[in-house]
Amino acid sequence: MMMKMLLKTQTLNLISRSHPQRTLNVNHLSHSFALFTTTITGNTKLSDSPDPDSSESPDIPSWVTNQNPESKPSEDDDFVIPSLASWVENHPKVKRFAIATEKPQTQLDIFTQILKKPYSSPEEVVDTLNRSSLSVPSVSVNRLWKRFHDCWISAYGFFIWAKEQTGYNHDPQSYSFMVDILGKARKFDLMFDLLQEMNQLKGYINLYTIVKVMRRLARAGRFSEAIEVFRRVEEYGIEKDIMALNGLLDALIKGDSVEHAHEAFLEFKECMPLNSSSFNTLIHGFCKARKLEDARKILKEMKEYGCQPCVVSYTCFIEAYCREKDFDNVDSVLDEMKKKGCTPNAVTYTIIMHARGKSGTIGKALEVYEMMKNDGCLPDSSFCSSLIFILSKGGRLKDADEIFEDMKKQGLKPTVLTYNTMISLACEHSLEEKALKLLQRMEEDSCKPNVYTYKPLLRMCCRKKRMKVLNFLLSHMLNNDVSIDFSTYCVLVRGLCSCGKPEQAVAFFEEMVLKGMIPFDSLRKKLVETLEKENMTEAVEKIQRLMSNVTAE
DNA sequence: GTAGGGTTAG
Repeated sequence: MMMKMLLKTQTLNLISRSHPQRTLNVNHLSHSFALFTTTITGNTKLSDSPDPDSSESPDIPSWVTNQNPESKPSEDDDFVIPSLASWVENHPKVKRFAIATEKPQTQLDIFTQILKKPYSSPEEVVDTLNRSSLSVPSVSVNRLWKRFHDCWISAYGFFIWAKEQTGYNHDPQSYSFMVDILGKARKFDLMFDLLQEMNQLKGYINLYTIVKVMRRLARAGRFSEAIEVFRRVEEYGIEKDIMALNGLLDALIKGDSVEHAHEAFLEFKECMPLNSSSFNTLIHGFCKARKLEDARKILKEMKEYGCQPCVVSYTCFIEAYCREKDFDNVDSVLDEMKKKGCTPNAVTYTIIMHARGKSGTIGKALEVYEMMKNDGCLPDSSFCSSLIFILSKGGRLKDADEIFEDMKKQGLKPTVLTYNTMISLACEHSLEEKALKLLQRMEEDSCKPNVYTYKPLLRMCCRKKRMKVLNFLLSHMLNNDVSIDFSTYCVLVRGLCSCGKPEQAVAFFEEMVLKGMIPFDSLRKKLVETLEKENMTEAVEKIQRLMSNVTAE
């Protein structure tokens, strides 16, 4: 009862203190405070409530509520839910995707089909392309880099082949993409060769290229080499300035070595004037590594140097305390900030609200939102995504939906993170129609999906045995230049094993191995067990051959 | 790209 009263008061406060413009309308969010109180008592059920728009969208099936009990899973489970299958088939967008995958029509499709095949070396790709009598596609090269960013053999083979074609030269952006692809695949010798080649072309290397190189090296744990690139940065025609140093520090910290970042800082700090980013980057690094004493030392040094600590500096400390669930110290930092006239911003509040929500106290999380409004700080899209996430994790799907719908009204554009949050939550609760409609809205909003958009959808399709939708999603991914990553392959292989599609599971497993990914042993076991159960001896042998090649390398 | 991203089902 006490809790109810508290929440009631809190909700009313949230409503009365809301900003007139661009703030979330919490009143609208919950219709009334009733929702907040009913959820706390557990009376609000998660349900795929009838969508108010559904009557206006005849092309969206009512297959959640309108399932035909007689439509038992057939041999071809593409038609488990006939209305869904027909929606997917007849949807104009799906038709377009289907055409794109069945009959290659554009140059991009033709190249994609060729490059998708497994190759053992870039030379093999070059040979294949040489025999094809194709010419370099005029406009889609950038999309090819995106599609094959984690498939260095295909990308590099195409790169070499295209370079050899008369009348074609790669632009600096293509070189930069290729450098990054090689770095990601840890083909550092090739990456450095290409960097040399760019250097000879004059004007092809910019700071962005160098930062990418340092970042890839640092990610691979090659910290000294990353520092060496910075040391010799002028040989690449790049100024050894504070921008470059900050890039190095950030790369080393993203590669999880604040120690190397600190070493580099000590080595180069006398060579150029520092700025607050240099200090903040180091503070962040030490906070991330849970070395708060070191972070405090940098803060002190920052002041002595004449740089005023700012909202970013303090937010790093707040994040560190949030990670420890030390909310007393979070409050102390907030007080200190306010005393110094440094106003917390949406990032600061997002971090605190998220941490409060994750530690299971939604009431406290909403108090943060209230505090934020009192301080005159406006929520942004990332803040809303976090709020949606926190509310949904607490079982308040309807409130989360309201926040999502309110964003646009408040002039906030949902980002890919917002959509991913919404889609993944819909998928978790098996709200299939809702999840697919969100994907559709994303397209209408021109919001580019990423691999995290598709992963929960694909998982849900496997769980619910929606093969037609699965294929639709795979085409959709391809069309949006989103390639399947390691963990998504795992989801697909595991999911397809579980839903009685061993052939497809084998195909994806093979594809991931040929892309150079090394699957977990548990995944291989699951696949082999499934195949043995189905007496698919040849497939088992194929998997074993595939894996013996991997371990032999 | 100075700080906010909620992986992997069983």
